[in-house]
Amino acid sequence: MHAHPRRVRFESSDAVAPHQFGVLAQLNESPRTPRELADHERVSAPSMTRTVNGLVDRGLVARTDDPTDGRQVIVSLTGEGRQLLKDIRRRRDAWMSVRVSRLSREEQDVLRQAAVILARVASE
Amino acid sequence: MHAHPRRVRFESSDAVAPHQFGVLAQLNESPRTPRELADHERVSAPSMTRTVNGLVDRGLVARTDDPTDGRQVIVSLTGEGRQLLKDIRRRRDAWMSVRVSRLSREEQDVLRQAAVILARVASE
DNA sequence: TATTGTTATACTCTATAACTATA
DNA sequence: TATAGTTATAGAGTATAACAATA
Repeated sequence: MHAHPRRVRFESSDAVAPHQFGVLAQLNESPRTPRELADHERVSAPSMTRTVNGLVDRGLVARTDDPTDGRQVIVSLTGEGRQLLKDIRRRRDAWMSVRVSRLSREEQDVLRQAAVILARVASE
Repeated sequence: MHAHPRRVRFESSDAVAPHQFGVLAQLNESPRTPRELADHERVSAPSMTRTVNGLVDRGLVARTDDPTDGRQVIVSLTGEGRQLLKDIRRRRDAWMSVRVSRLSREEQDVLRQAAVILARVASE
């Protein structure tokens, strides 16, 4: 509480479970209500309450009251949560980059084209 | 217990969880010990005990004693388990076939090539 | 002693039902 | 009444530790 705030992040575990990562990624787009988070992740409201609680306890997200509707709360990323998401993505990208970089240019093109096709199929 | 045995299968739920499907698929290759199943699925031995119990309860697999090593047991598919696995795969293939069949010949080629590349990357 | 498998126990994520507060 | 969120409770998956039986 008195010195190197970055040490805290680097010393703590960066691990987040898949369902937590999904919430962080959503909140990186914009703040959301628990209802919106639950619908997007296709889990029940109580499950999302639990997930959000865990992220709040870790200081990665924060709850604030909706100023216009007293029933709702707004969940948003903290600076720490945003930084953690960024770190995780950087690490994942690095992991994949190494493997893709070993492929030939033609192979990389095939993967790029396949990604486009699969994205279209998945959205049907 | 007196007539249409197939009715039983068609009336019962075909749903199997992913970790159960993995075990059925392994056993379709050949019978295995719980130890082998656990190692392959990368779960602990007690978890595999539980999974096998569930499959035994549903009549999809059976335990038999190893004749040469009294410590080991052998888990194998029942006829019902083999048939269920076959049905699930047929349904999955049908689902994917419909989507792939809507693609052009070129797009299908791209996916085939990508699958080969990704399989190689994944096995590195 | 080492190995195989199970039982005991606990933690996490999931769900549905019931409850509170607000619209 | 309907909606948003939480709490209560239970089910299914995971794990580690401890145990029994056998090699």
